[in-house]
Amino acid sequence: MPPAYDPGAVEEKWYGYWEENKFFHARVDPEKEPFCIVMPPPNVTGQLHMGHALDNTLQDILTRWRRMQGYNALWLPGTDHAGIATQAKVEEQLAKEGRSKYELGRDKFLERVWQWKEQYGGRITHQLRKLGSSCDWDRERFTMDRGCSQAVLEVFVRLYEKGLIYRDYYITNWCPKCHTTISDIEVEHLDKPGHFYFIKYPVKDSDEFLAIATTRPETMLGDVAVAVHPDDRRYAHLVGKTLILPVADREIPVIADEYVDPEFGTGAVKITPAHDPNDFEVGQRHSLPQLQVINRDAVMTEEAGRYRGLDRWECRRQLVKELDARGYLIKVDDHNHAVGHCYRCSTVIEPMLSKQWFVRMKPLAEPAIQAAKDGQVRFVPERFTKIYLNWMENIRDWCISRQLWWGHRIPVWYCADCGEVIVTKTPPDKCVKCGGTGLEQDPDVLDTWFSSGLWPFSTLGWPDKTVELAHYYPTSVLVTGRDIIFFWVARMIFSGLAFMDQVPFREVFIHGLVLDALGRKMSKSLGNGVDPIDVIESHGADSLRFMLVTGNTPGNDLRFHFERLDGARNFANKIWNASRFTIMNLSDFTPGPEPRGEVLTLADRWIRSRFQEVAEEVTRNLDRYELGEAARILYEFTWNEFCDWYIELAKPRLYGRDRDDRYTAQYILADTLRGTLELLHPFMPFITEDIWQRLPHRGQTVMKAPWPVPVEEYRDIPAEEQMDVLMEIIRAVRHIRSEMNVPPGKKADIVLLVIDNGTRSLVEKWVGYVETLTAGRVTIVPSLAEAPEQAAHAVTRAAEIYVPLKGLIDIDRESARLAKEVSVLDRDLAKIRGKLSNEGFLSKAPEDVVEKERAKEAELSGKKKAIEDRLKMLGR
RNA sequence: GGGUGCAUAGCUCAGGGGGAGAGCACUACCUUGACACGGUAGGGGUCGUAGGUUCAAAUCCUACUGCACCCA
Repeated sequence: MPPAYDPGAVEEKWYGYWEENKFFHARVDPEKEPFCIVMPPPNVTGQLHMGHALDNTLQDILTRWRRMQGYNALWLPGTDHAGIATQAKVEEQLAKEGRSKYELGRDKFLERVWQWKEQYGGRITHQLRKLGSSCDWDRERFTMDRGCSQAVLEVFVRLYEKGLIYRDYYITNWCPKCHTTISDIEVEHLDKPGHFYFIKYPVKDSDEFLAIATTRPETMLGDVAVAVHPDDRRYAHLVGKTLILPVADREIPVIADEYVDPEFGTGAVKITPAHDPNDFEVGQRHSLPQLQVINRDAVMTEEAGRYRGLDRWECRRQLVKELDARGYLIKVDDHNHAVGHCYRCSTVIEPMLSKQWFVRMKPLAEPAIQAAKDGQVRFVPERFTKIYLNWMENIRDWCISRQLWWGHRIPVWYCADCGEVIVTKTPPDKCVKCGGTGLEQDPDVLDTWFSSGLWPFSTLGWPDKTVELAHYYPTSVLVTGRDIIFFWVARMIFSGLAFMDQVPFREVFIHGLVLDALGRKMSKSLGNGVDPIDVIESHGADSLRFMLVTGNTPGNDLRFHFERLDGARNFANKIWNASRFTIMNLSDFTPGPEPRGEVLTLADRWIRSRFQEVAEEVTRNLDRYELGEAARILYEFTWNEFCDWYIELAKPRLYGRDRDDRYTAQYILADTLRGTLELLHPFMPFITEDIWQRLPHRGQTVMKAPWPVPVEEYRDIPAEEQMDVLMEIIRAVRHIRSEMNVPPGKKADIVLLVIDNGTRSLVEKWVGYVETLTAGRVTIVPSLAEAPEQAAHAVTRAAEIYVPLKGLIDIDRESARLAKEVSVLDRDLAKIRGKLSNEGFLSKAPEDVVEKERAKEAELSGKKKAIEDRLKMLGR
């Protein structure tokens, strides 16, 4: 084995081995308890980013862990057709050829997109493999494959038949660049510095003016009224009067509506139903006309009169100038406000009137609210329940039609002859009403999230009644980022309830975002993204995974620091070398009978006992989704206990002449290491497999090794306490050596004064530990007639330590060191004695806490006395 | 405007009612036959501020300040 771990070769080798042997494949087995995760499908033509890396690492850890625990574990992968993003990419490609999708026509264009999908669709799944994802590739799905498309048709038709899908002329968010409507949650509100324009609207046949305030003056060309609050005394006399709209010179009414906030602006609001969602609703309440002054390219329409043909921003500039020149502009204030942007292209959204398809949300949301409230679906961390509920309870109808070509085409046909609307899964050849053949399918496609909302059951075979669906639905847990709770999680929940009568997953494990080192979101425009594939190539997939999962708590964001990545790589290397040591010393080892009883050394009993606790703690933390905590426990056990102590103490036994003792050491070493690798496997699948295969083992792969379960019989509290005693002595001696600048190579004489007989026999039995780990020669005595003057001194719970250092001791320095110890002890003692003299503490604190304080007091005061005696002896 | 999270060592972050933790960085020593991607020892924090609950608060509660995010 090479002295440093080289992930490159190892990773490819083992992933191939796993995949070829179908270890990821889950067969339905009614005898075994199912565990199922459906992968949040990444964009089929996208590439892996850190968010994916985190999300899939977490899923893989859970899946590998449950699989080892014996569950029938299925992690179902797949990709998403990502309507806008994919279509935009292909359009870009066409543009480079100097062509447009219109030139090609719909069918040819779609052929191109499918070609693109074939070409790039494998990229991200290939990258997921590099990460080590143990998903069942035999069951890989795509939101536009036949099954998923069938599910989409089924759902659309059923919802339509239930009256939950309708088509309406409505105001929606229009992206002038993507040329499609987008849903409310696809709009990103960004605070932008802007202006608040105060404009006078003259009252007809009067000298009076009504002042309004707006952030979008260009929309005034489409104003059809001005609204004030019904209780607003300032304007009560104007309600019902007519205003003359400046510039346009149209007459518009003053109306009263509760929607108006009298405190905001002037308390009078211009109403533009065609270009503002709130105004739209006001307009409906008051039966106002809808005047469209901005078109789909965000250019002013004919209705804008002189301003027609101008871009919306240019129109604003010129119009404000005119208002000012003609005396209508009162003032312009600076004003920061949230402006809606397209989440895909960041263009400012234009609220636009158009005919669209909607899902009626209220009836669907109700059971979805109930499900979260009574725990059918549980969020981890819990606080996300509130965020989910808040959104669900205030939900608005969902606009599902998109003016795109790439996606699930809406299964609706219109009869040219009689106008009949036909909603059906199979394309009709004639009108069901008039028999006419002039049928035309709705040109729009469905929102991508419409199909991904069905993902947990469409991928398991729905609408067919498959065995997979019966076995794995509801799935166990959904793992996803907190940024798509609304987009996706919510939609899966109400869809699942609507079509499966059960929640799609019992738990939702939410994680944060991966930020850059400065705490900024990683984004293409900032160029601050770190490519997981680069990281895997430089540091290995295991290091990336370990780094992503540690030092982080569920739901919180995580900053990406290369230093932490180095730390994870160093840990992998530490594992590698501990294993290298073990394997090098196992050449003549074949596992035979388990060593029992007296042949076990204290260190053997200790490490084995500690391992049981670690197995228990790791499992407990995985159970509560504290993956970072589980990883931390393994890190500390491996490094600080197994490597730093157990391996060091095993060395003399491995090199010694006692064959039985060597065998015992080999046995415990191999056993503990193998167990540790098994616990580490879900986190670091590659390195653990590579080493596990080199150790004595049973089975084809660590992936299918049984998850370590704590063995009560191996728990050994006395051994742990005794090891503590010895470790404390060893640390104290090392401390002295270091303080006194004793060269590491030099053997030092050590005198241990151990008064208690039981403790003394313990220390006598395992004195070798002290000698090995301190490079010392130890003498143990029950009493000291005369303590050596030329010696450094320390006190532990069990022993007083003297390290004679003839000629090396500076009495002044040693005294000063001891005096400092005393002052530290005094400080601690004062705190403890304060507690112990507190009546309330003694009567109200639990007994074991009081007892602990008493014991501590005794220990520290004993220690203090010993040091003071020593100081006295040194003549201070 | 409403909501959520965060504030702990120089940096990044765990922890969470009874002795302040880790990694990195820092200091000193060490090329010891697993590992310098290493070892040993060490320095460093009134746990954001102010109240409250409690025998006991970094931890629970309230308010405030600052930062981040979400929603309107």
